[in-house]
Amino acid sequence: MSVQACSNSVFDDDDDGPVIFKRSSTVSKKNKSNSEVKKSSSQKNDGKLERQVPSGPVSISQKNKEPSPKPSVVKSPVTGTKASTSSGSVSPLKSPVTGTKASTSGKVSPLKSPVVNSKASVSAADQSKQSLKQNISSVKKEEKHLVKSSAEPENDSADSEDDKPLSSRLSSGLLKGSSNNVDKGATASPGSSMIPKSKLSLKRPSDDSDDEKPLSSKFQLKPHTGTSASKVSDDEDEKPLASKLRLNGSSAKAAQPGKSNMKDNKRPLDAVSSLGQSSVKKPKVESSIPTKVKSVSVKSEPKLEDDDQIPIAQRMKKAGTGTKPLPTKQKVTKVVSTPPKKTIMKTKKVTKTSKYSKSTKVPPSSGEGQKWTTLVHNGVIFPPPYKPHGIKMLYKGEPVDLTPEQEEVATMFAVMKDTDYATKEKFIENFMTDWKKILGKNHIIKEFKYCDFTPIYEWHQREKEKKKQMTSEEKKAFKEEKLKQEEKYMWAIVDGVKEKVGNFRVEPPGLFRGRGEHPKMGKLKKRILPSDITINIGKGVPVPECPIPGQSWKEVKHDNTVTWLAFWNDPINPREFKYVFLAASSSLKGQSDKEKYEKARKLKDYIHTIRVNYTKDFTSKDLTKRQIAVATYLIDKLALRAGNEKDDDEADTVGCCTLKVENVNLIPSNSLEFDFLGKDSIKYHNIVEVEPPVYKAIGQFKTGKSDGDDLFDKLDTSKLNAHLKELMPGLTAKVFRTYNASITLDEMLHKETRVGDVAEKLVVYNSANKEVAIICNHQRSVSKSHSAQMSRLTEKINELKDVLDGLKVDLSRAKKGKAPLKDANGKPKRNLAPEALERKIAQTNAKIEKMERDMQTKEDLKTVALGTSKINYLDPRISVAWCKRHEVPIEKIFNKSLLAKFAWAMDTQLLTMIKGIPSRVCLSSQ
DNA sequence: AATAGGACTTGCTATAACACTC
DNA sequence: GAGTGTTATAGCAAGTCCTATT
Repeated sequence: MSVQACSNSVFDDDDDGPVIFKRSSTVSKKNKSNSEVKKSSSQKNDGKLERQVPSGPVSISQKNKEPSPKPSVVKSPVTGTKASTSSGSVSPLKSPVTGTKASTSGKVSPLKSPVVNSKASVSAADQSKQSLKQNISSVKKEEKHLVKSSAEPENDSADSEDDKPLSSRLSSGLLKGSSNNVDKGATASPGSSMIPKSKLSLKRPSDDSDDEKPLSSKFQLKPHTGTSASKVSDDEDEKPLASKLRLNGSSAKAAQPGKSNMKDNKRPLDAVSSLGQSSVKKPKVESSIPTKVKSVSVKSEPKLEDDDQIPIAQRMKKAGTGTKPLPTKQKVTKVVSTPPKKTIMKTKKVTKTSKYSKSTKVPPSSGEGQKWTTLVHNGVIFPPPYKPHGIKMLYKGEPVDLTPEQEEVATMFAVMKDTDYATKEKFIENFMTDWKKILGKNHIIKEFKYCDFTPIYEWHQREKEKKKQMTSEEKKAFKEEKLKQEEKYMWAIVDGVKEKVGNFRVEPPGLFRGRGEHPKMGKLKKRILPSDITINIGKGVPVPECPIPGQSWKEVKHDNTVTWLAFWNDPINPREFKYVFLAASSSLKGQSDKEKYEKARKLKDYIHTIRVNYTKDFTSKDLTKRQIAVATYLIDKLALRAGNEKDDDEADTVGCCTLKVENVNLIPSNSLEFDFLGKDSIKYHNIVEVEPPVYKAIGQFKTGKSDGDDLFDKLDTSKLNAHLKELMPGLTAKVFRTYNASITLDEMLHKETRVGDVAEKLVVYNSANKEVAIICNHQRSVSKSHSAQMSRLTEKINELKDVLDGLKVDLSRAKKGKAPLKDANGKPKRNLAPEALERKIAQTNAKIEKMERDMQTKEDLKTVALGTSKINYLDPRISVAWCKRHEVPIEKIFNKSLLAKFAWAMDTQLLTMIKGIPSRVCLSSQ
């Protein structure tokens, strides 16, 4: 990557405008209509109403808010112009591309990047630093520039590019300019502007974290580098989606100012409302479902900026150096053995070969899809066998004798007594069905209603208590013993480098905890045995010994085109697998993470054209084209997920392509209200102002259909992604989420960071993080102790206010030369000078203000999960560069595991340090 | 073209590990 | 130093997106 110095964002300027470009229109026509009605809609049904309420105006801000009252459209949308009010935050976006757009300016971004690679990647950041020095020398960098015109995105061919290591790429932005660009510049929409900022409170930074680095072992990573070649990019601009921001949160949030919040909790309540949701499935929490509403106007236009940086990543592996991986291995491919097959047979597929061709996944550099050359590990560790406790549960009030197998399942249920699952009808039904199979036909236990698991539950509570009461020495010894047993399974050696294994523990048996209204919740997840497990390991190295005497693995493969070390079929859904992968800190995962962010950066070069094209297709006569255009717009603006089809034996949730008619309501004059259950049955409720043509198109898509019919009946994720790939090599729906999340962070950090202390800067970072979380609808349930914590804070604040009042009285008396009054206990207080009292008053005031701020932050974030976006969507190079530039310790942003996971991105910092290169990262690479 | 299979990534929650308060 | 609040991790469910088959 390149680093750029940009201090400013280069991009900022950009605009987005519509451009004209071409977009391929290929749309497919075809399609059948789907009929699908399949699942009926359930979801929504009712839902809407209810929840709406809450949403209110506020909306935005609160995002979650629950109840917003206002539903009315009004609120939300900000009007065209900017946005809204938001109080807080957000900003609206502008329109984007509208038809016209403007154009203008093109932007260029320049960039380039030098690359550097070093081998060293260290694992931990720290390490990195230290080692840096050493490595430095070794580092190599390269730069290249490429250029490519954006205009045409190349197709696949291009892909290669992506793969390439950043380094290779350069920005070319400048150059490019041309071509298409014409447009490029434009855009910016007039009003647009970006995002809003948020004001909101953030959480405080807490901070902490430690760091330390992990193991390190990793140093070397893989080499892959890509080849160079790349194309290039152009410039462009694109704005970010900031817009989105608004959506979700932004405006909304802003709007709401605070307080209101308190009321509800997001999830919960709403949920209720949601009830409506359809029939079947319900939201996850039942009662609690959050709602989030946000209103925002969306418009398009984002902007971006940034700079780049360099990543590194490239690590070398031993062998190879630079760029390509070792050739030798290539052949390895053959080594590969087949992949798992399922029921089917296992023919092996030699096919993999094909992969190389296109799959984006395959790093170019690596030979066809090859992920490793040598792989050594010790397999997996199994949970200990069940130890019967002998506690008898009651049936019709009488103790019942159970065999260990029967008791084991009864205990699984008993232990869940405190969870919501224990009272769910479906859960109980599925549990009883599976348990009865183990009890046998003639068992005395027939009906759940006569079962009393209390004795077992109480035994379990006692066991937990006992564990808690262990002395710290006992706990420590216990831990050490466990570590000793697991140590050998914790590591794998990949291409000679010791890497941490992620989930080396086989999942223990239990009752399935499906989210939302999962039809299979409560079913027994049977114990996994060695004979269920397929091991993948390098050829010629010792096969892990089966840990259970007398048993053996189901199969042992040597497939170096995949990254899993082992897998077994999911006992709940036998057609699916559970894999054992390396940990997030491994170079294999890091490489793929980097590729993901590089793809998002690349989208920056295409986004303008893509927006112009879909804007143009909002009014296409071809229905399929129109649906693709609107769906792409929603994915871009609202950060919706693609929405694959789901089976009937899964919770009834939807994504963009699977939205039902009932999930989107028209609110004149051009706002849309979205209300559905998304991934993990998390409620998505948002009122957004959209481009008039989109409003009109949605109305057309709804016409003549029932609530449960598919809104986008001519579309599914395959068609949508196939279309996106025509616009940019490797582009899929989820790339928009990564792109918009990262660009939003980058923009907000760039615009809002001010001179100040670290704490103030962290507030800005967390604010940006929150904005992204809202955009992506990352929610969390309100902690059980939330209201108690708030009350406690309120109490403390009131106490301070009393103290303040006393100080004021004392001050007044002191000024008159009188002694202070006695304290609450009747004891005399120290006689302080007026100046001293004034100082104390100021301190107390500051303390109160801080507490009130913290309280507001806590309230605002009670249903917002910041971690998910930080882990999966925010390009760590942006954070690293920002920390570097603003002198914020990276440990304040990334905890130990994130430092390890993003070791590949730390080089940026290094590089910067070494060369004095600046820092902002540019999303777009070139 | 639709479906199945397969390999990963994403995402929420429970729990462990700390940090803090009284 | 226990109880409690907070943050980091583990755990595992639920998506995405490709490729292979039917």
